[in-house]
Amino acid sequence: MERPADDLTARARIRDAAIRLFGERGIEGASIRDIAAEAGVSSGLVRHHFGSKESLREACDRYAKERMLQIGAELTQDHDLSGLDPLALHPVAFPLQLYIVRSMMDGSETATALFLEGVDAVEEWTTSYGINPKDRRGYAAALAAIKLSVFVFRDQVSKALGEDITTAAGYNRIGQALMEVFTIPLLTQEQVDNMRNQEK
Amino acid sequence: MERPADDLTARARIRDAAIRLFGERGIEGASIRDIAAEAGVSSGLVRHHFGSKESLREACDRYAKERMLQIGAELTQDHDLSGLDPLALHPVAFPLQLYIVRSMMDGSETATALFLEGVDAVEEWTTSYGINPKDRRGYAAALAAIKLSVFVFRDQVSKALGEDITTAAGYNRIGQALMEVFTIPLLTQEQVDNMRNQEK
DNA sequence: GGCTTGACTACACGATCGTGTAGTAGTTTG
DNA sequence: CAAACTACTACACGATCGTGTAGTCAAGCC
Repeated sequence: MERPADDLTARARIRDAAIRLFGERGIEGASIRDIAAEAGVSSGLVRHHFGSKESLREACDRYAKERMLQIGAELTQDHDLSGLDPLALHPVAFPLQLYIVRSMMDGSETATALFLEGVDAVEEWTTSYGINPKDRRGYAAALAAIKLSVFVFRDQVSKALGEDITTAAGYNRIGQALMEVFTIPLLTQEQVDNMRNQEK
Repeated sequence: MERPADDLTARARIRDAAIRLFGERGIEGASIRDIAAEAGVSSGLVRHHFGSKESLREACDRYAKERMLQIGAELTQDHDLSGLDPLALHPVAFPLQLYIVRSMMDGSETATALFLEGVDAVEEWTTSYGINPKDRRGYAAALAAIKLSVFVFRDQVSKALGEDITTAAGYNRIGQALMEVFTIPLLTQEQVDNMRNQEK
């Protein structure tokens, strides 16, 4: 695929613009003409390079997935809590995360596959760290969804905090808060069991 | 506003269809013609009753908010853990939640206000339950986002579990799993502090 | 009876969308 | 040098969108 050295070409600019606009406005909300304007090219060139809007989306999916795995690999070298540290560093990852989340919601197979791989990773992580929930798969799926939640509701969270979480400062703040959720047990296992029986 | 007795009118059917389609496909993804067809009326009638698509959306916002608060009030009578029990019962609430989440993501003020009210509620709840995070506001915002995350990623979670979480059974399963996240501390406060220093 | 009013439909409008076609400029290749 | 190829633009197409207009039909009121 493209090497980083080629990353100033029109094709790369179009792809980056697509990831940014798709992520912000959703797939349907960003037109090819918008993307072309954002990239500073004609709309025909988008078609020339990517064929169709759907193909452009698939190309963005592949690129975003590749980059995220790349960034994830870098993080695991630095930290040992990578499975739980979704918000660590790398502001580069933010637009990628936004795009992937949007792509998931619009039913992309590649993005969904990335989610499933994340669930698998969390599942293995719980095993190796001696965490034994009653429903390990469900637990892993819930954690995977939680990891992405602040990206989805970035505007709402920013408004609640009075601080833009897309900036480095706000990014760290909500990241810390999310970590804190995992440090304070809010319920005992007994309470959960009671609730389960109650609902049945 | 409308009483439940009037709820079989064409106006109510349009509103329900709009909430369902908006929730599933997003605001831009559901056209007025689609909604009209789903409600079994002409597209002109949608305009007759609601004026414009934006007005229809606002009407849906108001109705969904009202209904959710209503359902929330009923839940607090039955349970005492309502602040943490987003998935309890009421399958009626599911399409409403989906709609509200979509409306939030598309920048609705009413839906965002509902989120902020939720953050306030969680914040008060932590205080009264003696939970004292370092960043109470951030903690509450993170919890509020988490509460909604499984709705956003319902398709992905369902695929990961091999079980449709829009059904009662899957609904309960992921709900229990989400509860378990709050019972098992994954990190110590010390670890979080170390991470914070490391990132600064 | 006539007359208003509200629910409802059919149809046409301009705008915007994704896509298709034709063509230009510059580089490469034989 | 000519042919071929690539990057790129301009423009036109059909479809679909939200919206506007005109009109039908039935119920209620004078």
